[in-house]
Amino acid sequence: MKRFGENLRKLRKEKGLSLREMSYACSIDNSKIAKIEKGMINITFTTLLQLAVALEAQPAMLLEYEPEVTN
Amino acid sequence: MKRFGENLRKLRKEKGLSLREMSYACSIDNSKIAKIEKGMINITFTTLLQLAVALEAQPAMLLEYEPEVTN
DNA sequence: TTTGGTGAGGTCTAATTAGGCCACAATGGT
DNA sequence: ACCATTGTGGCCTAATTAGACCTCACCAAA
Repeated sequence: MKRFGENLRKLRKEKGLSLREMSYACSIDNSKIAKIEKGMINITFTTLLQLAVALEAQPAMLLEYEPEVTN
Repeated sequence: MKRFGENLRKLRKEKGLSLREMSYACSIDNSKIAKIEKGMINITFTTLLQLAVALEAQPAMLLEYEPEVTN
């Protein structure tokens, strides 16, 4: 979940969006997005889809980060 | 969300699991899984991960169904 | 007929998310 | 110095999920 948040932030940065811009793009409060990126909340399926909309990406892509290790 | 549920069911069937078997494999009540497959509830991120565990699949795979139409 | 497994859906409580708003510190321009 | 932006986190209420348990109809096999 923390990993997910980090990945989300990475994707957002790549798209050059600020939290407030992204907030506008997916109708999710900016403070909430910040919390998600920090891994502070356990988002629901619909929230995941909204985030994907803002990033103009496939929902599955948000989950495609190193599943584990990494090393 | 409904699409997601249908896909979940498909994956479960492919793996030859009954609701109760899957329930045991991911520690989610079988009645809840049934509701998810029916698209009746908006699952959280952690629930999504648990389902992936039971299916021995990457979480992202659960989201890889025809994003839209389908014809 | 009885037993066992399956999908389905109802109920209840506790915990958590959703959603929205606000304030603050830090930063970067201008 | 000033102003705007950004990230962050607190706060609140309403709504929903989580989690657990139970019951039922249905079907198939013994």
